[in-house]
This record gives sequence, C-alpha cells and structure tokens, in this order.
Amino acid sequence: MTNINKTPTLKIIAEIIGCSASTVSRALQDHPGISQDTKKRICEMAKKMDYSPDSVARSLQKKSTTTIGVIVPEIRHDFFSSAIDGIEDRAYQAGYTIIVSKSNEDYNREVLNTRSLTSNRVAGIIASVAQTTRDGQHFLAIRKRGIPVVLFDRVLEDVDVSKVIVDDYVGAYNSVKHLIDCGCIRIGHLSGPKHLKISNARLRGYKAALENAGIGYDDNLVVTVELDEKHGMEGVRQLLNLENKPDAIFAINDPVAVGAHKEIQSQGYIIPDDISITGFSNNPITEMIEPQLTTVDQHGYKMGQMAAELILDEINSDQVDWAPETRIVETELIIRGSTVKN
Amino acid sequence: MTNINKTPTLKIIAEIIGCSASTVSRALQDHPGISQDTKKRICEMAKKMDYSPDSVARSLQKKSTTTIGVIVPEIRHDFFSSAIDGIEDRAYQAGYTIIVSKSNEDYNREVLNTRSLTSNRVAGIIASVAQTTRDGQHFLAIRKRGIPVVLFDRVLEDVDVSKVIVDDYVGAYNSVKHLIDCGCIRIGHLSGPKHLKISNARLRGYKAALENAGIGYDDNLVVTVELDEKHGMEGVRQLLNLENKPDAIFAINDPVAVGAHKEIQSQGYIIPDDISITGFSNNPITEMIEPQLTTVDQHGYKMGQMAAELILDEINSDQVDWAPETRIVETELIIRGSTVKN
DNA sequence: AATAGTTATGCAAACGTTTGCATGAATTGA
DNA sequence: TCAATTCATGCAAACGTTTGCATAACTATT
Repeated sequence: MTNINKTPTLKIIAEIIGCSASTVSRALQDHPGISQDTKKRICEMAKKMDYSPDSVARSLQKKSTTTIGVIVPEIRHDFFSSAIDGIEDRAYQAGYTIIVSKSNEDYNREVLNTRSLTSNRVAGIIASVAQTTRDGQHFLAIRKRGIPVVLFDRVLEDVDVSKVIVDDYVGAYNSVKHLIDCGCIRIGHLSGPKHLKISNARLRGYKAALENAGIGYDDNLVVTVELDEKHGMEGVRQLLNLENKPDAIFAINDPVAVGAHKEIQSQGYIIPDDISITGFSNNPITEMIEPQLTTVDQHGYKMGQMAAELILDEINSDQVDWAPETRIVETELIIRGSTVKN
Repeated sequence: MTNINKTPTLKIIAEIIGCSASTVSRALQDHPGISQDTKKRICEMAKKMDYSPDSVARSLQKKSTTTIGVIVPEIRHDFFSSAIDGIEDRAYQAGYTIIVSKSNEDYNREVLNTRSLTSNRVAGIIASVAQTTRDGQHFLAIRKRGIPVVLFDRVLEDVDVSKVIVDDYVGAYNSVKHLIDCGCIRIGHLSGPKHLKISNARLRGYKAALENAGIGYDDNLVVTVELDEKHGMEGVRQLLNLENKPDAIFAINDPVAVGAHKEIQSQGYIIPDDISITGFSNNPITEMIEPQLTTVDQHGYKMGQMAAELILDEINSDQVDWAPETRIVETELIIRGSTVKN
C-alpha cells in the first residue's frame, strides 16, 4: 500500500514556519533557548498537522529505543497472557512499547527470537524460557552487549541475569497449613515429576507444614503424577484406595486438582465435607467448578509487572555493571469452597 | 545500563576487511556485483562477529518497518490472547514482529495507542476496538497516511477499513439446528442486550433455525440477559419456571451457558437427558465442566491469522488505493456432552 | 560608542543503512 | 595496441532526528 498523504516531519514544519529543523525540534522539546513566540507558533502548527516524531529516526540518533522485547513459550495460556498484560501495563506507564514473540516451547525459535529482538534494538528483553532450553548463552550474549535481560517464572539457574520467580515452597507450605487449620490431619499430596524444580519445592513445603504441625509424614500419601487432569484422576484413585483414606489433598497444580476433584465427586465423596482439596496456580477453571477450588495464586500479572519494573530499573541505570537481581513474588492463597463450607 | 561490547556495524566490518561499508552491505545481500572471494570473506567475518543488521537504521533508510501493531481491549482473555497468538504466528512466518498494546476498553487510550504505533512507524495496525469506542476517525487518519488497518471481531460498521469478523448468524443457526437434530423441540434462548450486534445476529440465527424446522417461535422462550454467569443463572430460572419447560437452551455465550448449566443441575435436572444446552465462544471453561459444554468456536486464533494475512497482503500491495476487504471466519460447532450422551 | 553579555537561531555532523552513480581495473575483441 | 566491455568497488546522499558549536542580533554596562 502506498502513501497518499505525506507524514509531517520536522523539516516540513520548518519550511512552513520559515525556520530550521533544529529550531522546530527544540521548540517541541520546550528547549530554553527558543523564544516563547516561536515556540507557540511551532507547537500550534505541529498540533494542527498532527505531527508525531518518527521514533525510528529518533532511536537511530539516540542509539536506543523505548521498546521492550518479550519472549514467552506460549501466548494463549492464562499465566503467560496475564504476565504479558502486567508487562504491558508497566511499560505503558513508562512510555515504552512491547514487542511480543513466542518460542513455541522451541529452543531454536527462542534463539531466533532473541536475534530478532536485538536486531530491533530493544532496550531490554523479558523472557520465560522454552521447555527445551537448557543453555542460556543467547541471553548472556545479549547482556554482554549491554541489553538488560530479565527471566521470569521459567528461569535458568546457572544463567547470571536478573530473575523474577515465585516462592513455590512458601506457597505450598501455606496451602497445606490452611488444610491443617481447617482440621484435616491426613493430607495426601499429588506431586509432580521429580526432575522439576517446582515439584521438589512444593513437596518440601508440604513436608515442612506437616512437620510444623506435628503431623507425621506418610510416604503412602504422596503420589507422583504428570501435570494434567487425566493424571490427577488416576493419582487420586490410588489415595482413595488406601484403607486409611486421606481427608484432604494438596495437588501440585490446578489441572491435577481438577482431575482429582472430578474423581472424588464421581466416587460419591462430598467436597469439602469428606475430603478437602487445594490446587496451585489459580487458573480460571478453579472458579468454574463446584465447589470452587482453593488454590495458590501465582500472580502472572504481578510477575509481569515486576519483571517490567526490574528491567526498567536496569535500563535507566547508568551503571556499567549492574549486578543481576532476583525478586520473588509472593504467592497468595485463594480460599474457596473446596476447603471451606460456604 | 551501559554498553560494554560494541555492537558490530557495517563500518566496523568494513574496516577489518579493508573495504567500504557499501561493499559489506552488498556482500551480505548477495548482490551480484561483488566478487565471490570478497563475499566469502565478508560473510565469514559477519558470522564470526555475530553481526545482525540494525533494523532501526534500515527502517529509517527504507522508510518502512517490518513491525505490525496490534491493539486489543484486553490481553488477559482467552479470545484475545488466541488472536494475538494467531497474528504472531503469521507475522513470524513473514519475518514481521508485533507490537502489542491494549486499550483497556478505553477509547482515549486506544487513540493514544494508535499514535504510539504510528510514531513507531509500524507497517500496519490490527485492532479490536474498545467497548467505549464509537468513532473511528483515528483509524481512518492512519489509513490516509498509507498505513493499512485491519479491524477484527469488534469492528466499527461505518469505518471503511478491512475487517475480519465472525458470522454470528450462521454460528447460532448451526447451534440451534444441532439441538433440533438431537430431538429437542422446545428450545429456549438466553439472548444478550438488544443494542449489541451479536445479540441480534444470534437471535436471528435462532429464529431461522426454528422456522426452517417448522417449529413455531415462542416469545416466552427468549430471555434477555447480561453477558455473565450470574445473569445466566437468573435467566434460566425464568425458563425453568414456565409450566411448559424447554428441553434445550441456546445461550448467547459461554459464561451465560455455564451459569445456566449450574442452575439447571442444582435444580436437579440432568444434562443432556432432561435439558440440553449450548454456548458460544469455546472458552476453556467449557471443557472443564461436567458434562462438557457444546459450544460454537469463534476461532480467535484463526481470526488472528486471517487478520495478519489480510494486513500483509495490503502491506505488500503497491496499489495506491486498496479497497477495504471484509473476510468472514466460519464458526465451528464443537459438540460435547451437554447435548449428546457419551 | 565600544565592549561584554545575553538571546535566538542556524549549520552541520552523527546514528547505520541502502543504493544510484562514478571510477578504475581487468578482460575481451578487433 | 587501442577501444569497448565487463567487473568490482567506492563515494556520497538520503532517511528524520538531536545537539554541540558558531553566529547574528539585540541589550546592558561602562
């Protein structure tokens, strides 16, 4: 599509007013060296012509953009879209725009994304890494070029950049503590695959809460499952088959909890009267089932905000070597009907 | 944060190789006028230094970017994040990046967003308008400057730009026809506010399907509700209070359907044996409830893809006056347990 | 009236590309 | 051997900004 109306530039305004482009530039910036009269004339004309500065040209000259690059494994996913939302809000407040790209859980595409973003001279990159990403060289290389990098949620342990993570341990601890406070004494746990950091952190939280309450740990009450609904159903069956059944379930995440929820009900138990249950993540589903699920909010939106704040701090710092910083987002226990009668 | 390693540029490579920047530029573009030998030396060096061209500088010189601007009312919302996903995929394939901004359902912010995007010299803008937007001047002005605009889903009727919309009429028709095919003969409709286009289109589809099947239209079976779960519950109560109760419900959207779903079950009716029910949108919730909800997929992802395709066509066209085009996305009926026993 | 100081403005370079044109070297054909 | 042709490369301008420095026109001070 070709341009019909020409976009106004400094030079065009300058010609109309009868001055130089520098004067127009300075007038628009309210530079002290320009007379009130000229300023007024120029500003009026600029407004009349609906002038807006060419950020491309400005970025070239300033050698920096006001754009933040974002890389996520998946866009169409409540947690990530919430995070993007949080990033956008903070960026918008600071006058920045965001370029969103997704890796599709593919390491190679993630590397390509970083190249594209650096090529676009973004002021910084916020990323949550793909499941297939093991190595963080691409992020380190960017950082060495002076572009701040913030990893959030899915971070790489051994990569020395700023990070925003959630405290899974505390989240799990509080969740289990809540079950105990509700009077449950035999709490089962549907745990995740052992190679995942979150599984271990949440399992530790579970154990600590039990110990703190003086409840003995029972190996039979912990079942390891994959992170989806189907496995939640299967896992909980094992627990319901025990002769000494649990009176509560702490599930590693919401899909697993939803699976358990269904299975428990289809076996005729009443939630929360017979068995209480809690999940993790605060997915939208948790509000849609009956009774609604008590869960741990991971605050995707909040994490996005914090990641944006962190990167803006780093961008605006003039320190040559900003030490990477890790910020931890507090989880929040959302108490609903699956643990408390309403 | 300050730069430590300098980013390689054409000039730097030129100095190392001992030629001019133009030669490097041409070599990297595989320009015919450069000798094989020089090309090889230059390309190797560029790779070694991990050179990637400065898109900012290139955009300035070429007077065009490879960035598409996206404006949505809300990011954290399944339909919109799916649409963004679809846009990203197509854009990525074409070598474009996307800038995502949200209006927060606020007309003024939407106008600001368009300014920011044009200032960033995006190649085109894809938008879904805010609820408070009545006037489309801001989009027309952009288009007059030669920047293609594509509106999707929430479009402005009187604004002459390209559009991607869904056929609500057909979607509703098929949904109701399905209920009829399942043997239902007394089909209630939870309709939406009368000033919304979607309400009317879906209502027309409902009526047409009935008429086509020779089923008389009964005013008592249509209840107007707000578009959320709570009103779905309230609305369906009216229908269940009729002495001649419906044997099926077609709800204007999924939240309303979910509300109705809950209410129907809590009154002791069995879905779909006593009453069948269908929604609209294919929100993730629809798969999470028991029985799962038959619904109409609006294909947010597909709409995003189509919007991206449309804008890329327009960007790559050299026609001075590209006639706006409207493309209609076919809805798809997703049949699940709320209408058919499994 | 001459100098110093102030005020308002313009010039030109720079940011990193791309590309039309010019130039010089090498090759070809007679 | 000379002109014509081809080949490889460089020069310089342009894209729209910003900004240090120079300059011109005043104003104030003596």
